[in-house]
Amino acid sequence: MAWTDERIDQLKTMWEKGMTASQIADELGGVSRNAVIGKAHRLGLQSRPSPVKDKEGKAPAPKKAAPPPRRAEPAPAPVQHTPKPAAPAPQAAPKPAPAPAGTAPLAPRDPSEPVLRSIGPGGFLRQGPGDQQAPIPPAPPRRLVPAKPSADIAGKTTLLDLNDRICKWPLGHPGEPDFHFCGDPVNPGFPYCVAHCGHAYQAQLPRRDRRPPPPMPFGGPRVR
DNA sequence: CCCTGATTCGC
DNA sequence: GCGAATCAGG
Repeated sequence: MAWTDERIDQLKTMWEKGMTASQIADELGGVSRNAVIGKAHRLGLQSRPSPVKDKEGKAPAPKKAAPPPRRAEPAPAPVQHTPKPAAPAPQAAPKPAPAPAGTAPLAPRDPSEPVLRSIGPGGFLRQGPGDQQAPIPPAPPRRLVPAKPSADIAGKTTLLDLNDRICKWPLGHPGEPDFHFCGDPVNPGFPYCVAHCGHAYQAQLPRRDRRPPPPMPFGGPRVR
């Protein structure tokens, strides 16, 4: 079975809908679950909750050691028949002594220990598992006030002032503090005022009368 | 064992 | 580019 545009589309839709690869393969027919997964990845679809792969930043408690190469790899250096080293080191990190009987079963957290918690969208702290009350937002709410425009462009036509009735001819260069736009009333039907239309639109001359273009002002367009 | 998705790699 | 084989967690 070939991956026609139509079948690819079905795959995308079903995948994004949350169907499992098996279901999709079943629905499409003629392909295996693996084929569906392989295709999905090749299409760039990806990162659906996988049972085996979504761990990151969690307590690294590897049950098994580092994953060995699955395919035959160059064999490790031949092991000499040396005497086996001693048994692995004992306790790497001794646990703190258990709380003495009588203290609260739910031991309060050591304040000196930094608390790791995730940051939600917008920078808000997320509720931790043991938290009894909502964490305090990082910054107290304040009224948001528009930033004061730079004095350099006071009274000038900025990007935000542009509309279809004023001349959009740029004066200065983007990024410069006094960059602004002409702002005069437009020549009706054009984006510029009459004067700047004269710059923007030139009569088409007969080919033989064309002059080579004059050098650009200020040494030409800026290159960063 | 079943399921899942991820990954590798010969074709 | 394709997908079987394989891995690894639930």
